[in-house]
Amino acid sequence: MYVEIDFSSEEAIYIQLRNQIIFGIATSQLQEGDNLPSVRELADNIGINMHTVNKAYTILKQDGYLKLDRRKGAVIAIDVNKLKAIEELRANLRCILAEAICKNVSCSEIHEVVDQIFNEFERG
Amino acid sequence: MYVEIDFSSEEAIYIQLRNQIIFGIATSQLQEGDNLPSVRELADNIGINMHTVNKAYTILKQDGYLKLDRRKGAVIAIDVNKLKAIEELRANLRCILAEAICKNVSCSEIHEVVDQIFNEFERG
DNA sequence: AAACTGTTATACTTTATGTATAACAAATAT
DNA sequence: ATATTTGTTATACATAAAGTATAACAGTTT
Repeated sequence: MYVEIDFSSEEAIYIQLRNQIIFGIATSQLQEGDNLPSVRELADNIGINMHTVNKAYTILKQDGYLKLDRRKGAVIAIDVNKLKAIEELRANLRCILAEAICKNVSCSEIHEVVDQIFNEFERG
Repeated sequence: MYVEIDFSSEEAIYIQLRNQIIFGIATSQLQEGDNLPSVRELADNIGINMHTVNKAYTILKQDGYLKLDRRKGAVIAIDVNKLKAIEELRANLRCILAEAICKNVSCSEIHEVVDQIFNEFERG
């Protein structure tokens, strides 16, 4: 899996990294049990500091996407808490849909975009 | 419309303020042509600095939710650019749906949440 | 023993956020 | 006319967040 960081972005590097790994999982490029590079290797690879990678990994661990093991390094391990996931989804969607509604985007148009994104992810 | 700021939140005050005004518009509590309090008045009201309110208003203006007039102050004025709105929606949804998909939330479950939120907004 | 894991600690720079005063220009109200 | 109120801009400061840079520790693997 390739990681691309936009250094001119306002989004923090560790957030970009976190999101790209989540994208990798959503598109099945990363699967349960897969190893990620070590914090030092990935930091070197991208050209950033080890602590920035470590921060991304730590957050991914807290959010239930990774397990960090001294033996195996960072391993994809999804902790599926569906109720919690749906409540987080709801909170995030509220903000985004509010903006869309202000701009007169209809409910069916939103559903359409949701389906399109879903298809993107399924194709990888 | 009431504004409630959570000072212990990690979310910047001007972002919280921006979002609450967008929520107000989405729920029709704020409508085209309505006046918002002046930057100084609202700042005093909430108990924050004038510049923080000004930053929120400036962003809302840039994003096409407000017009700022020396005569009338801050007035709700939606600049509906639907294509742009849908592309922004798509970009935002990608991140959020990726997380949901990782947690095995199904497409129909997402649609369900979308409908629920839509109904919330319509009822005000 | 050597090299590699995540992890933690410390120190520093840069940027973002929020506050505090102050002033300007245009519009409104008295 | 004068005073007040509007958004707007500028400057300065304090605090927090983000990122970098070394260094070290404790297990694991080779």
